[in-house]
Amino acid sequence: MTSAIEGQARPIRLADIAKAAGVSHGTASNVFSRPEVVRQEVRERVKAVAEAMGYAGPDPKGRLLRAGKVNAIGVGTTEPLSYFFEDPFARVMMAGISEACDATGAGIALVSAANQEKLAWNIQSALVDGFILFCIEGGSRLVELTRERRLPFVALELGFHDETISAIGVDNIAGGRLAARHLAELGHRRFAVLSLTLGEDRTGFVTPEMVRSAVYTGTRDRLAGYFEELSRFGIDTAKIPVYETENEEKSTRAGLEAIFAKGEPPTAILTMSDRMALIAIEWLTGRGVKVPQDVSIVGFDGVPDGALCTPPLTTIAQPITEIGRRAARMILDHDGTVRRETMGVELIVRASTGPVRKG
Amino acid sequence: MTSAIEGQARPIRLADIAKAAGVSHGTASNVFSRPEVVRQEVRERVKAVAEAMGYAGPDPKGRLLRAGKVNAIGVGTTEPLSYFFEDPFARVMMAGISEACDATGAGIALVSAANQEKLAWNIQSALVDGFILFCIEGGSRLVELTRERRLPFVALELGFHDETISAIGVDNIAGGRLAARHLAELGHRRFAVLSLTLGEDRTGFVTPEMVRSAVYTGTRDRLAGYFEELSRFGIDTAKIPVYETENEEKSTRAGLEAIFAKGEPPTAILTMSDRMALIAIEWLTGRGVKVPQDVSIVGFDGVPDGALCTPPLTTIAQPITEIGRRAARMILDHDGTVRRETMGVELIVRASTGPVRKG
DNA sequence: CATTTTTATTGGATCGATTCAAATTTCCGC
DNA sequence: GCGGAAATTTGAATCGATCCAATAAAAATG
Repeated sequence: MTSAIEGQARPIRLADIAKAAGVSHGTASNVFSRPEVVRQEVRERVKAVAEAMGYAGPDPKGRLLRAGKVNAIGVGTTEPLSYFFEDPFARVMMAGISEACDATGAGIALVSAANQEKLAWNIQSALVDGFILFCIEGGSRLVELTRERRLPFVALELGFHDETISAIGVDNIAGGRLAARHLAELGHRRFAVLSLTLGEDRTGFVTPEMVRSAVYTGTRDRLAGYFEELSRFGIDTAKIPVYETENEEKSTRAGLEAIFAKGEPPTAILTMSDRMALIAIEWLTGRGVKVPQDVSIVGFDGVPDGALCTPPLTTIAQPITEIGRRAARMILDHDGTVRRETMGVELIVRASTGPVRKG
Repeated sequence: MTSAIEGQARPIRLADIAKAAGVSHGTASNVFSRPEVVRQEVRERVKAVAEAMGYAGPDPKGRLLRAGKVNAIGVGTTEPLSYFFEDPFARVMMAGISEACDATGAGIALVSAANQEKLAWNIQSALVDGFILFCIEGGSRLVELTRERRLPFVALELGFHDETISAIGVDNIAGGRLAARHLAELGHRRFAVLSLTLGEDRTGFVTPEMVRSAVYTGTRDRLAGYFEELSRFGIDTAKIPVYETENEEKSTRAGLEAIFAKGEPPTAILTMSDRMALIAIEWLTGRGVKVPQDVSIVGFDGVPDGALCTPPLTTIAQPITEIGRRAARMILDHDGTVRRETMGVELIVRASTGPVRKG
């Protein structure tokens, strides 16, 4: 058997099989990809030769180039890869994307990189038919890099003034209003806001001008929603402390400390993510502050974890899975048009909010 | 500008740029992939032309074919894609894999399919340099399909007698023994086992012969570990009901019902996954049976959820993240050898086990 | 200024398949 | 046994890049 020796040397190509079986490459190719057009006798002979020579089947690398389509969608983020498996929001979103991909048989390629150079390279060399972008912080760079690939892509956030890119997001103003109204109706009058960032690389208390010139319009809109609704209840929104923070533990805690270091503590906190809300609950509980008896907290997102924590979280739920499904379908049935979809949100009342304490 | 019109018509290739800039395609290629060998003046001219024509950069599809390497590893399973984002065990494993991939800049492609035909196709056409296989049920088919691709791959389970395939798994016998000894030392004498399947497509009570002829050696070894240790305590293992079930809610519940329908109920249940253990706790609690006062439960896996549930789960922890890291590295630094690694496990005592109730 | 050395550029070969119009073979009916 | 339709097979072209030996141009050397 020479096959073993040759097999070691160099992978066998379709052309090798064709030659060995005495047929043209065209026929050899057909044996694998369109067997019905090949005469049975020939088909079996070629297959036997392939088997004997240890042929691994048509190499997708070659097929791909010819076909043009990869049949996979890339999901990009500037977070490390593990983000997709650890972050609750990302996981629910990915489940939605998975569903759409499963239905059409498309694959998923995860694209990410901590440092900027690798990110660029990873986006440039990803073998995909389109991208879905998780735009958290640093999103605009991700968008720019992806735009250069000239493949269809969808941003999972409407927080971009740029109307030329496809995006799916939620009605942030409505969400903000729902949250604020809920608390106001429970009698709360002293608020604080734990906000997501308004632009790149800054945390700390926010001034009204900063809000007006916000780069991330998603954050700005939620704030707008909060303020609009609270004004209706006669609350002076200018006095509400708004602390902008990253969506992680350290800076969220810093925000809480800053807020509670100020004069009169709030009886209700509006947070812009469930993650922050959960961190806040833990922080407060750890200091003996009771949620919701002393302080009510509303989250934003509606991740499953919110239902399981103690106390279960009142939150503004996004249709995360549905957003994922739609994003994937936008790429899979891409028709060249720019689409911007706004999804509705829903107030889910659980136990992290309650009536303001009398007296 | 004709570029807009042409851009619509057909994607621009490197060759188009070369012609337009009046250089050879070799030089044009160098401008993008090895800019340092091209004279600055030429480089800038070519780049300007590329920009003007709306060139998206070298297409990875073409590059790939030449380079041979994809720089991505495929992770395969017979579960739907959402498994990767929803199952706690898979998620921790993926975090480990992600870590290794992040470190080398490799990408991750998720490969799965509910039905067998699509699975075959997805594996055959996945653009990856190697595979990591989640071998739960139906694993052997997955392994066979992957073997045909003749790419390096690692099975995440040693539960295959086949010594010719690389695999990473845990010391199942030791794990079984740790779990059993812990319970026996707490005074338990009446046991039941919720087992993973011993072969394909069967659930229900298991006889000793079935254990001996088990296809899935992982399951068999855990059982062996249980029995070995319990025998040392003078327990008649032949009388212990062993119910084999899928690792999901419905059949696990069926197992519990069958076990508690039998004569004397157990005071301790050995389960082969945390998932099952969690389901068991919920099932028991729902029927007013207290864990661990009435029944003690030990899991297997050591997923994070186990620490968060009520009561927190006593379990045999696998080094899941480390297994993931190693598996990824096996593919990334593949040297053609078959590797089989066995990792140690650890007993983590939490609150789902307690001393047997007196009387 | 001729000659060697260094630096840039060229263009053909290659990666591994698929496609399709044209050529060939087989099959039928008469 | 022949003409024409139907079924197979062929082989060149293509997909979009990279690589590399050969060549040309520029710079350094004597």
